[in-house]
Amino acid sequence: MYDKSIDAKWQKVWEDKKAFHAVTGGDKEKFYALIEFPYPSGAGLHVGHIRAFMGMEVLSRKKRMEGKNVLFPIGFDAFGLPTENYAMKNNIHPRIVTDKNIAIFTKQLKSVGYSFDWDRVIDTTDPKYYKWTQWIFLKLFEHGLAYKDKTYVNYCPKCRVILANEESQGGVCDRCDSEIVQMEKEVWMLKITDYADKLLDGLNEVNFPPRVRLEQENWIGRSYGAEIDFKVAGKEEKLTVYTTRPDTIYGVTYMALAPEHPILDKYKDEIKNFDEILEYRKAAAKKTEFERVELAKDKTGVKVDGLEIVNPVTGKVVPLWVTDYVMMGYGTGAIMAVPAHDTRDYEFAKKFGMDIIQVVANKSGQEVDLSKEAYTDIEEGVLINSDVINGLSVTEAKEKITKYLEDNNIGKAKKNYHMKDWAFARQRYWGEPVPIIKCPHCGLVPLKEEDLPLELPDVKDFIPGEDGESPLARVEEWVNVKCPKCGADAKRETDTMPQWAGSSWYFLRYMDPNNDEALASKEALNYWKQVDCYNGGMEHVTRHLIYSRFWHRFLYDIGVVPTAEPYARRSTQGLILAHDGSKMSKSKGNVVNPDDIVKEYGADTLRTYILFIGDYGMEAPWSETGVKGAKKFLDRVMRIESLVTDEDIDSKELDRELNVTIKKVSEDYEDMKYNTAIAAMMSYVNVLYKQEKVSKKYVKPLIQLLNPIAPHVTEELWEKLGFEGYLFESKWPEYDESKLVADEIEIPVQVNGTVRYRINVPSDADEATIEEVAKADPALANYIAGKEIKKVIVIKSKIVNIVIG
RNA sequence: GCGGGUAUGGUGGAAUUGGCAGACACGUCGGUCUUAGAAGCCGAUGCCGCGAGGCGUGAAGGUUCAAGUCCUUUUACCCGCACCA
Repeated sequence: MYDKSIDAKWQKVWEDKKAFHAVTGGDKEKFYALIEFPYPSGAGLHVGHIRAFMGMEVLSRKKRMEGKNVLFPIGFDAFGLPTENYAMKNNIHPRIVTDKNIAIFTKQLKSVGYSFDWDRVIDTTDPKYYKWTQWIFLKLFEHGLAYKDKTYVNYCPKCRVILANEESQGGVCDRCDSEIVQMEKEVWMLKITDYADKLLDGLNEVNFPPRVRLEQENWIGRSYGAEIDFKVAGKEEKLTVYTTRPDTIYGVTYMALAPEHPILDKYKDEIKNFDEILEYRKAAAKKTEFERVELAKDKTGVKVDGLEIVNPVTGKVVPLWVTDYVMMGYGTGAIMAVPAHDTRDYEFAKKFGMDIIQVVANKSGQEVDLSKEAYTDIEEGVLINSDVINGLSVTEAKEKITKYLEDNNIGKAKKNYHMKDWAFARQRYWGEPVPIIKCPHCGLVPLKEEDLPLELPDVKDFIPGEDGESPLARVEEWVNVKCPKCGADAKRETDTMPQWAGSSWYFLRYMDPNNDEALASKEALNYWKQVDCYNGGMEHVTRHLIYSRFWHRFLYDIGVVPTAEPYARRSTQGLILAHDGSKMSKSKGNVVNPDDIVKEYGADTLRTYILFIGDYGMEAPWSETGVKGAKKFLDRVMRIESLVTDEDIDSKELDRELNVTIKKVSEDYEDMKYNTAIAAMMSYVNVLYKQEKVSKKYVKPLIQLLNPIAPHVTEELWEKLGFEGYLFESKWPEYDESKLVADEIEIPVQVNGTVRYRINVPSDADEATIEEVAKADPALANYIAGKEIKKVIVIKSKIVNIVIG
């Protein structure tokens, strides 16, 4: 039986021996396995964490036994809103809340028996850590990648913070699901768009699952097109638009502006209906993102009375409209409308009675019926109604027109991205202070490196201000400083960094967690280089994963780190659902607490079950009976002891089964197919149980194979059977290729595709022999019944199919 | 709207390049042990059929000696993005 009291016994041994402590340097090959470090919330560890961490846990334990120098660290991503909100509600300082939660997480994680290196624990809220987060910020500032700008930002009224695009996906706040509103505010931004190409192209250098890669590609959203300058009729003023289809320029029948477009303000005196436009602008601003999309079906807009636009290619004058289906945040905030080939332009043109001119046709050059809908199948086709580019293919037309625009200085080829710059500011207390001083004479002045860390002031009142003002703004003795450049009275920046700051580089700090001279020593960075295997959730693909790749590539560009990409391989674990297939949630009360499972069934039961539950990357429902099944298996493993004999009994069957199992399990672990690895070990255990007595040599490798998943049980059994030393120090078993196949194998014989009987042949029998045996079998006569054999297909050591007719 | 994924027994899930569908486990049934129960151990278990046999991987077609796997069409659910110019 697996008695759960052995958990603590072995955990103490590992701790006392520092069994999993990684030392930088040495002759061994290094292996760096990383899990997304947890946010220490008051809710404690979740079964989802267990699954997320187990993948790398198994690989780490296996690699150590294979003789590698393994770095498998743990830490805490502890800045952030939930802690701060809890602190405010209960009037406790977030520092105290954080320390308490970290202590709880640590205890929980240790009770599961993870082989983390507990000497490298990091906490992003520790000034010794965030000194370097601030240092990286200063480097970004120095290189022009951190800037302050007044723009439209996403604001969550409930959390009272500005959110980055990545944190407000779907128009709702990541944290509280409230609808976000657009707000014009001056905030810190990081120029992640400068790295858009590098982030895209870097995906070719790494091994990421296809869906992870695809989501990042879509999020960055690179498109190729052209910027074209249209002239305002009768003026020198240019209106620049972005289009991916410059070839359709002959189909332009009107122009459209985002409501916030600055050209409107510039010519307000000449726009006769400027009041009406202001009204429309106000209405658009009031709509949430959600409403703006939902009401998309019904296009609205206002014609600009007083300005008209000239098509630079055709010279044709077209009207100018303002509409909220054009966004200020993408392209130039202005578009050339081609109703014939764009559904949005089509709807708008129909509603407001504008011309619709087809300019792309299928190969035959036929015009299509445009009375009902736009013709959007224009990836390929031939240009019509387009003067000099008539008859050209879409590709040729794009090239020719772009060249024309460039030659005549009225436009240029242009790449665009959907990704926006990263709004890098939180109007909250519990975050890294931005190390910048605002001087009335010198502007934004960075702190000197030797003045880092800039610590958070110890205050009692950290409730955020009403209109997007940080609580730090009220701490006068902290805010008011002298300018480091000119000595004048100045103020500190009072916004703090978003939660994603600390997690954007933490994997580097693990390499050298106590260094006060640098974020990590050159020696450590050059030794550990890159994370070999990084597991985490899909929800971070367009957040943390993209942010940290950006920071790492920046650090690479300025010579701080030795590799361009931080993670060589990425894997993702599937969600654990409640038993009924719904999502686990606090409000539904269907959350499984890992502590309960550990207490009732032991840590190894939890570990085994959570990996046996299904394909590691797929979601799977929790099942209490499944947990019991895992316990039953571990009990069976422990009871193997009663079968074991010191005698040396050879068994051809066991030789084969054992070697097949070693091969299967070793390979499955590498592919993160833990469920089938466990199934293979279960099968082997079933075979062992069929024996009267089993020699130790058939049990020892099994214990080793199972160790990464069930380390307590296997270490205990290892000791009971009297094997030398500690199991965690033993060498990973290898399989003998020659023992994988039996002398004789059974092959199914199909008649017309249906299996009818089986034959036994030597495992190395060739096709001709197999065919002969199959045909000679008396069972065949039943199926032939006067018909003749037309064909026989033999797949060596697999199958025979006899076609009759 | 666009992009991606999933669908296999009563249940969770296996299945390499197209080569025995249902490994492994849960559940159920039976046996054994026991005064009895629990646990353990052993066995059976896709569906229909007494049987021979037939049917069977969301649905409908197709390719092939052979299809869960490839092709075409289609349905349901899940995830991501979304007036992307």
